[in-house]
Formats: sequence, C-alpha cells, structure tokens
Amino acid sequence: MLIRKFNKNESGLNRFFGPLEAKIMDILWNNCEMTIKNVQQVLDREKGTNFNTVMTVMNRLVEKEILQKRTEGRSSLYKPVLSRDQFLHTQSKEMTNELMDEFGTVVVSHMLDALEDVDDDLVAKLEKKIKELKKDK
Amino acid sequence: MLIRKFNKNESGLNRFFGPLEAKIMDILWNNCEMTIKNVQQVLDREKGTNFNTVMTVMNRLVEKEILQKRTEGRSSLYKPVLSRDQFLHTQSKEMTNELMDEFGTVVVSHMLDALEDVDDDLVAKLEKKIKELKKDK
DNA sequence: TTATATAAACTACAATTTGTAGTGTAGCAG
DNA sequence: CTGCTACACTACAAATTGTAGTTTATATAA
Repeated sequence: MLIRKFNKNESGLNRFFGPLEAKIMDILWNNCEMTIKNVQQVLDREKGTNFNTVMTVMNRLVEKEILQKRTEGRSSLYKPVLSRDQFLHTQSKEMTNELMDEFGTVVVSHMLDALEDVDDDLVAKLEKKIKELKKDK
Repeated sequence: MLIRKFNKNESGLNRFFGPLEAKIMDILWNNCEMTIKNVQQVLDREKGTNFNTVMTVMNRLVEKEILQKRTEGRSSLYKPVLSRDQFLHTQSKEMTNELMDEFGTVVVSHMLDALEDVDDDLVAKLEKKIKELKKDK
C-alpha cells in the first residue's frame, strides 16, 4: 500500500490520490469488482475519458498495491485491496501516528482545542484514558 | 505560505520540503539572515553544492513565501518568514485541523490509543476539556 | 476460415515539482 | 577599464500524474 503523501487543501480521496485516481477509486469502491471498460463507462457519464488513460491509471494503482487485478478470460477484473472504510481507517490511523511521532503531545493539545460536539462514547473514552494516565504516574 | 503536501515515511523538515529545500531551511533557521553564498558554504561542508542550485531553490522558497529576501547593496539576504517554532507550530496545527476536518473524532480516538507518557499539564487540559464537553450537553 | 472488433501491452508525451547547473548581465574593485 | 562576483535567466533531468497513440493477441461474427 504505497501512499506517499497527504495533500493539504484538498478533500476526501483527493488527499491521497490525483484527481483521476480519486475518481477511479471512488467508482471501484462503489461497485466492487470491475473491468477497465466498466470503469470507463461510469467515468464517461460525466466526461469522455480515453480507455487507455483509464487502463494506465488503474494499472499504476495495481503497482502501488492499492488495486488488485484478476484476469478472467479475455478481460481483467480490478478491485481495491482494502474496502473504503478499511482504507480510510488505515490512513487516518497512519496519519495520526505520523503527526504524533513528529510533533508529540502538541497535536493532542491542538486536537483538544478543535474538539466540539463529541459523542458520549468518545467522552467515555477520554475519561477512561485519563484514569489510565493518572494510574501510570 | 505555500506548503502543499505532507510527506509520509519521512521525518522532520523532509515532511514538508524536498531534501535540499529541507537542508537549506535548516541552515537558515540556525543562522537567521544569510546570503546565498553563506548558505552554500555551510552546505559545502558536507558535499559541494553548486551556487546556482542553491540560488534557484532559495528563490523558489521566496516565491512560496517561506523565505523572505532583502537586497542589501550587491547581495541579497534571505531569512525564513516564520521562525522554526512558528513554522512547526503552524504546520502541526494545520495538519491536525485537516485530519479532524477529514476524519472527525476518529482521529481523536486514534490519538488516545497512541497516547502514553503524558505530562501533567496535558492531563489537566484533558480533564478541563471533558468538563466543558459534559457541560455542553 | 478469415475478417473484424476488442482488450491489453507497450510506448510516449505533457505538466508539475524538485534538484541541478550553464550562460548572460550588471556593478563594484583594483 | 577590466575582471570578479552576485544575480537573473534559461534549461534539463527525474518523479508523479494525466493523456492517448500504436501494436499485439484473441474471440466472435461473417
């Protein structure tokens, strides 16, 4: 799973992918396993995209181990290695860890500053964590 | 201040800059205001780097509003717009906000999972925050 | 069986970002 | 006034991403 960067000033999948890559991943995640043609047809509903373009980008995503490819007769079927939820969960966890490794507790402080409208589960988790932290002292 | 991406699998300034850019920023932050020649001389202690290369990279950093340039007679003096601390603080805050905007409270949960060895001030801040959150209900 | 359509492979090019460096220019110093 | 120095201008390379043409292999239709 080769995601090298997190794009700032973008949103959603565009934080991890280029614009076309992001559209393709979105389509794959909405449809499970698809051929290049299938993907191209969905893309085409908005704006014509060349078959070869779609193929190139999808095969690059396979090289990066973000998609997996299975040859079925004359056609190949592509699907994401991880589900969308798994992917986003992994990325959010990785990014959180990267930030904490890099900046330490400062990010915790920033998070608390930005924290509003939290559900009860998270408050409970916060309280539990505080107790643990105090016990460790 | 144009920082477009956060590089994963890097560390320190290399998360925000290319390798040479990062070295140059490090030098500038250790020395305040410097000419290109000064910077080049410090770089040269490890490995010869072409004067024009240093100049190009530094002027690009000026375009990105990361460095500021002041012409003093025949030479130009460069210095970072923000101090290292200001820069890192800004970036950690921005990144934290980006993550929270993107993923919501999941990142807080991840953060708590990774949290260890916290100082007393942060524990106090956590407790204060919990009280506020409960009051809002 | 052969012709045609289609999927895939291979190849290549453009724009962007970053590192690299040559050449030209203007001004100061001897 | 002549050369050194700093800067500007320009250009190219590698990587990333978007784009698409050409070629090859094959399956299906005539």
